[in-house]
Amino acid sequence: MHNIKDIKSNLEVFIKGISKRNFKIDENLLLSLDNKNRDLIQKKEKLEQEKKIISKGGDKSLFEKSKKLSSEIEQISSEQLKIKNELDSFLSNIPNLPLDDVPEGKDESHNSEIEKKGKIPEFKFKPKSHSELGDNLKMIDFDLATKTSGSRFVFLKNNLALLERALSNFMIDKHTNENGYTEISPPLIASESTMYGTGQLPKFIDDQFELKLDDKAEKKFLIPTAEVILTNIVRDKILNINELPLRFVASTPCFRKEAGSYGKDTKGMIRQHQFYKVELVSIVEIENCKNELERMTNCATGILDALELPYRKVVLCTGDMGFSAEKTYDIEVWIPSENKYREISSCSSCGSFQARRMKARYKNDTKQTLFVGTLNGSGLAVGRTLIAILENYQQEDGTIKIPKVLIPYMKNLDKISIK
RNA sequence: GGAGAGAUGGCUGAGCGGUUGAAAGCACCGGUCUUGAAAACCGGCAAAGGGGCAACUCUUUCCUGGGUUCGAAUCCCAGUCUCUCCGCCA
Repeated sequence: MHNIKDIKSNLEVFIKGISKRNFKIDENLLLSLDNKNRDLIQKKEKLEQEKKIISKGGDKSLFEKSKKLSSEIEQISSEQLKIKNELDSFLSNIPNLPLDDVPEGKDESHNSEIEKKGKIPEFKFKPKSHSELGDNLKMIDFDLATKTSGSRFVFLKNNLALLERALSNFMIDKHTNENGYTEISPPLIASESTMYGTGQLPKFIDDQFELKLDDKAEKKFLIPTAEVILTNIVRDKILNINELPLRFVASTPCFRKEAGSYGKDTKGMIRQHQFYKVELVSIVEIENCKNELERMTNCATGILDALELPYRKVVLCTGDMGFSAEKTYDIEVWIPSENKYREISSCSSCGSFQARRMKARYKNDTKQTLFVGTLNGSGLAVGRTLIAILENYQQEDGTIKIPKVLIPYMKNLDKISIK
């Protein structure tokens, strides 16, 4: 969420910035809401002061007047609150401003590739898709998932279930041992205010699985990504500067409705309602966001390097970035059956955008209270990594070679084959 | 599920109708002392919002939302969360 003061102090730059994201605001409405708000605050405070003086003075003859003041204050307050809410909902629906070095563009076609790594495998045969491979191995079962749960779910069985678990473990070990992240096993259900903090709400409620509890209780949601929970660890906190940076990693299932993507990626397990993802979250001093984003992205690509999977790194253009992001790198892994790269990780710096929503702050050297910077990235999406391994490591006989680094995590198997 | 207890600043914790934005301790920061450090002593130390070029000043905030009162951290109601005991159960 943006700060109205910052917006006003440089309105033109702000409007230009968000217009890069194809976002327009009614600036007159915004300014008039702000004016009304401040006007009402001043009126209210004047009356409050008057009232305070009376009640401290103890002059009984003025008590009647004080009563009158109370009702006036109440009236102005409720009016002010209404305006304030309007203002807040206006502001909380505006996306983050892109950093200057983010390429401008409308959609994903304007993203720009900045690095390509790894050798694309050459097959002497026509490479099969992961679903075909898994089906042949009898280790992927979509029909069964349809029966038990519906579309966009999957059963992994046997050594592919093991592979999924191995991947999670391998990634977490690497991030904790080599990259300085602290492992977290978080709740998979988030409260409404938590979802608001990272920007999933109010705008993207349709993408979330909402849980039906008691009618009275606060709404709860299945997390769409561990980012939500991990980032909210610092909500409503004022951290000491020497506690930063904080780096968290968690492997969790993620739940997404994928509303609006009907008919897209319906085959295979590219796009599921539920999938495992190893998530990285960093909480840093605000001026360190840029460096941390590079660092985090390298942690993510480090996994692909270790797994010897070919990938490319892309910087998202202004039109393709997520709501809360100021800059995003996507990492795309090579998918042989589709003959193209597919997203396997997305690393974003959110600057202080989420921190303002969450009231996550720190005191710097000069005792100033500042909003922290938050970053999140997948390190990596486990389901898609599994797909990439199946397809890139497939052999002509339908077996799957296991990447060297994973063998210890796979009961020392060096390939997956029908028993 | 049954019975109790509680929620106060970065933390611990006092206050239970007015001079309390809130004692005290710890932590933290500055100073004195010291060759240096520690100890001791002195001083400082909440956040958000409004007004002001600024010095500064005003308002709000003691879990949340209502209520009583001229006045609420303190009383009443509802909710959320935490803890203890009993029951049940991965």
